[in-house]
Amino acid sequence: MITGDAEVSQVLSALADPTRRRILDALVRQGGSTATVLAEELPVTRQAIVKHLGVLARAGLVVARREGREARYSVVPGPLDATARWMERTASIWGSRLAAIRKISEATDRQATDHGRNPS
Amino acid sequence: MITGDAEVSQVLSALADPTRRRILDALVRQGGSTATVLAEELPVTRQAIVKHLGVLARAGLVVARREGREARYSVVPGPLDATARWMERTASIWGSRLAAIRKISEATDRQATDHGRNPS
DNA sequence: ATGCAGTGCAACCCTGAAATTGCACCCCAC
DNA sequence: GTGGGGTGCAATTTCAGGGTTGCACTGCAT
Repeated sequence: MITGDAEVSQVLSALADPTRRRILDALVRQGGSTATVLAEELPVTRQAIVKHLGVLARAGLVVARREGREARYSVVPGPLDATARWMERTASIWGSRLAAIRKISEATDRQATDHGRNPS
Repeated sequence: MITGDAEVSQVLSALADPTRRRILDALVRQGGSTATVLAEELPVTRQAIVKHLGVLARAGLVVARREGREARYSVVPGPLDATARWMERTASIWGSRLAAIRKISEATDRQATDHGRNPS
């Protein structure tokens, strides 16, 4: 079943946005950061960052933790890893499926072009 | 660099849509198909299918080939495989990065809480 | 207690994506 | 050549997503 559940869907659409990928990148480099700091580095408003972090959090790629008056966000590697494995599995299925199809169509071609003996 | 180039971006956003994943699934199962046939199986119009196929084609996940009066679409496994590897690589980077961060923060904690000898 | 940094919430544009409908075009079959 | 199955193109509608601005709230520091 390639139509993975909503989890995969959320991770994929979260990762599909370039700004969100940059946020994750900065987040990993800095080992966790806040929306305000990220807004200084990226070409968007803090509010935009906050929204993106919300999306990433709903996808499980990020967790928020209050520290005093600031909200520190950190990356959670789990979902990305799981999605990577799902992709790998899917790619493998495609591969074998396509190989099988190729063999069938080869056989069909052989039959259609009437190699071997001729019928009746 | 987690901010992969536009190719990764296209594959991810193409894969982010559930309908598109179902199309790819059906396409693999049937070993190539046409928009009209897919429209019978999926709960959307043929035109919607065509548009989705266009997106998938731009992402390189699918190729179209005319056969007489019909347009047959087939899956191309390459981009998915490449994206899977990119994800794997990224996950690995995250892993090592986060491990390093953890070590640093442990060291910082040790220093902050003043274990070991006391300074001055 | 007051000032200010850091967040959170809400309302608001605007673009683009998903889907539908309608019609014109091409190609095989008869 | 004529009919119908299969595509392709175009206009339209709807709606979620990315982005901004403005303001109210919380909490450390002086």
